[in-house]
Amino acid sequence: MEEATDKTLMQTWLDSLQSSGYRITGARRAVVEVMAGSKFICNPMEIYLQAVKRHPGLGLVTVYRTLDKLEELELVERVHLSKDCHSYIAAAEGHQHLIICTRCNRAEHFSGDDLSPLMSDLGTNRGFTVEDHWLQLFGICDACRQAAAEEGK
Amino acid sequence: MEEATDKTLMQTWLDSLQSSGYRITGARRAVVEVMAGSKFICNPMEIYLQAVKRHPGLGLVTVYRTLDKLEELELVERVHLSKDCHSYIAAAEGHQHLIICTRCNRAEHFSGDDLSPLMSDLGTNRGFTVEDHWLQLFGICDACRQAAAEEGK
DNA sequence: AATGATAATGATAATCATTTTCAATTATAA
DNA sequence: TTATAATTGAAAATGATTATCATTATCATT
Repeated sequence: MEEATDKTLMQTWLDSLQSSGYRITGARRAVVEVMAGSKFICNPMEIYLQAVKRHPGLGLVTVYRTLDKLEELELVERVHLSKDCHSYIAAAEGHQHLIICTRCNRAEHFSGDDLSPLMSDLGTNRGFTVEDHWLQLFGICDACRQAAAEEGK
Repeated sequence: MEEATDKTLMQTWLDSLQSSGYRITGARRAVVEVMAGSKFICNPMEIYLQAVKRHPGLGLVTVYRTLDKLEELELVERVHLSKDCHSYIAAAEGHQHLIICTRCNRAEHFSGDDLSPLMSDLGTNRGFTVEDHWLQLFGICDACRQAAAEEGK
């Protein structure tokens, strides 16, 4: 579940926080490092458990507060699952969709810009003026499929 | 926000509850009547406020419990919005998608069976085996568009 | 219609994730 | 280095949901 940290993305996020008037603190660094480096969706407690290793003394409350700011700056986005609706992932540029592995929670963005006309049509047929659409795919990622195949042998 | 009750659907739900071994009570009747008759997504408190008119003395707790059973029987389904993830709507037959009016919360189902191959492709391109997809459209319904046009005059 | 086993109810208390409060600490500009 | 204002973490508060439990109501059986 550990990921190599993407230094560049992390620095981008810190710059974004700073240029919005927020201060850079150890606590925020730790949360940013976890979120910018993760390919997996994670909830506040999971983020806290990762981040507190990097910044001992970190409080769960600060994780919530930092997530609020990162969400406000559109650096992270909330992910909705059928049960848990309080997980987060690094946001994508512009309007993208998510595909989520139901085994390991890995998530990847993909753009479906070509879907917009189709979505408009689907709405128009029902008398709706479509303003937005929300699409998520669920499945098994490569790594999990291979792991399952190994076990099956 | 009030709707004429669809007697037939309501009876279907009551039959379904009964044939699953659940008893038919006044409290359940009231919740079923509200949910089976509503074209709008609604959360437990909204359901309670409607249902308590039909069954005075109804407790909010019973609304939660009844919703659990209706969800278990796939008669209602949970609706996820960006903020509120605890609203419900009468379920559709089979795999369908929702289009939701962002003004009045009216929701309609539509089938997008023809979308499945597209979804699979989108996933395969990223090394995922797609098992399921979620699609929701957001927009303005006919009624709200006309109401807005009236006001604009 | 009456009975009785037991499912269901509603009031209350408990739980748990999230928010708020607040005094102490820390980042940043001057 | 200093001033100041944002940030922090601990603790308390909040609010939605769930569990408990004595009472009530349903419904198959009589």
